[in-house]
Amino acid sequence: MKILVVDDEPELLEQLRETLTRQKYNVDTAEDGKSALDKLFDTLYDLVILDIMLPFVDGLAILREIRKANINTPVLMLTAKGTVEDKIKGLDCGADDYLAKPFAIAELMARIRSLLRRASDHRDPVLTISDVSLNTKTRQVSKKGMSVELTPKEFSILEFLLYNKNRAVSRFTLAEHVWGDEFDPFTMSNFIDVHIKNLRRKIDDADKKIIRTIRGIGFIIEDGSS
Amino acid sequence: MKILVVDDEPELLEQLRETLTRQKYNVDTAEDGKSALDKLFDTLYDLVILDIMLPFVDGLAILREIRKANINTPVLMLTAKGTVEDKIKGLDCGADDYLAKPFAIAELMARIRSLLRRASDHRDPVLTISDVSLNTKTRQVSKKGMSVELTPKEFSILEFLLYNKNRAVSRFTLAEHVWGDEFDPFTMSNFIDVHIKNLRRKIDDADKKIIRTIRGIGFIIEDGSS
DNA sequence: ACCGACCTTCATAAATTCTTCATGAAAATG
DNA sequence: CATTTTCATGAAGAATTTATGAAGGTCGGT
Repeated sequence: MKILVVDDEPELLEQLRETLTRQKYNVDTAEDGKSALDKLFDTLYDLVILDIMLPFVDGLAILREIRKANINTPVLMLTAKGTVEDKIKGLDCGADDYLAKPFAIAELMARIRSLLRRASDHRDPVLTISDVSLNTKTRQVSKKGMSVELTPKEFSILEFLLYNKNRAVSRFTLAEHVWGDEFDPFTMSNFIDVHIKNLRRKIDDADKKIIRTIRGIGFIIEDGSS
Repeated sequence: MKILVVDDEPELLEQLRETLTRQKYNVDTAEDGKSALDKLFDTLYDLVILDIMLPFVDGLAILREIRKANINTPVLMLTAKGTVEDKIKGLDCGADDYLAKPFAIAELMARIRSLLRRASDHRDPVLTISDVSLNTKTRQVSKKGMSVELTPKEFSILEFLLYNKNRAVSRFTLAEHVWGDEFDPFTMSNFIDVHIKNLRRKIDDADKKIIRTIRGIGFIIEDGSS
């Protein structure tokens, strides 16, 4: 689950990043409206936490902008005070929830879970390809009915590839989603390939590859036809 | 057993929390309608104690809201006076019992027990995994037929893991359910691991682990297959 | 006030996972 | 076919996460 946090207070931002990361969310942050918009247009997030008070481009403007662009990611607004006006404006512009500052972190977390659940409630938690299945809720992976143990990174990679079944996924996109902000796009390292190798050892057959390499691009998981 | 108490009088709230906690219930509290609804949508409670008089969103509105959302948790209404009108309204909206303020704590406790009994009558009170069984009613735990003494926290942890058999439970979720409101999401402490260790010492075999660690996530209790 | 059971914190050990690196194989290039 | 680029892989050290023993703190009961 990928979350973008937009706020201009560095301490709060850091605090949120830490808490969210500890709960295994992939966290990106932005301190101003411009970079927030950049990231929102560039990446598919599952949730955005958006402060209404921002320098230059304020939260409402961002909200309007992304809704206009048909980005329907759930948005949780942070309002400086619990002014009714702000709340109404926010919900009018397409926010899904709001929370007045200052707030208890526990409450924010509850809201986040609630929003994410609402969004993913209708989704099947089980992703499948050939004889391999992955349950996003229980974090169980099995091959031919036998349970397979994946490490956290392996799990995230497989989940993302399955989520994009029949679509080629570049190493860069993969890294962005699995590693989030802490991914250094300039690294020459091949750690992704190493993880793919380890994943393959665990879920690939000898004869038929489940994860196929697309030379020059990245990887893909395809089912039968196509 | 997890109970949510919703009331806007802090003293009463504190008193109830204390009494209920002493009776080994896990207690959450809310002082207003909004946070009550948040918690109800976010967590599965076994019982809700709901004051009818609340600021902003009143008790009846909450009741209607959660029933509409198909949350069938038993609700015990607290009415300011024993007005027949309130009582009828409450029961109409789907309350399971009501009690007029002021009331004797002992009576409230009796009603709670009765409601919980009624609700769990159809449920098997005994949770089992391999040679370990836990009786949610009598709070007794046994291994290979021999009684095992667990501390309250250990009991709650095991109970929650058994309720979520075959599902990975994150440390965070576990903490939220066992510790409820008083859990600080910022703590770096590893007290959960310590409790898990102590639990394992009491119920694990040398050869086969009952509580399995899921690295990067938390813990899981699985039965044979899966 | 003391005791004992329980809970939490802390320091450190152990285990697992992640990343880097070196190298060889495979595919494209021309 | 020689050269370049890209991918696959094993192994090692770094980093992270979990396990554990012990100490200190809290709370109710005597």
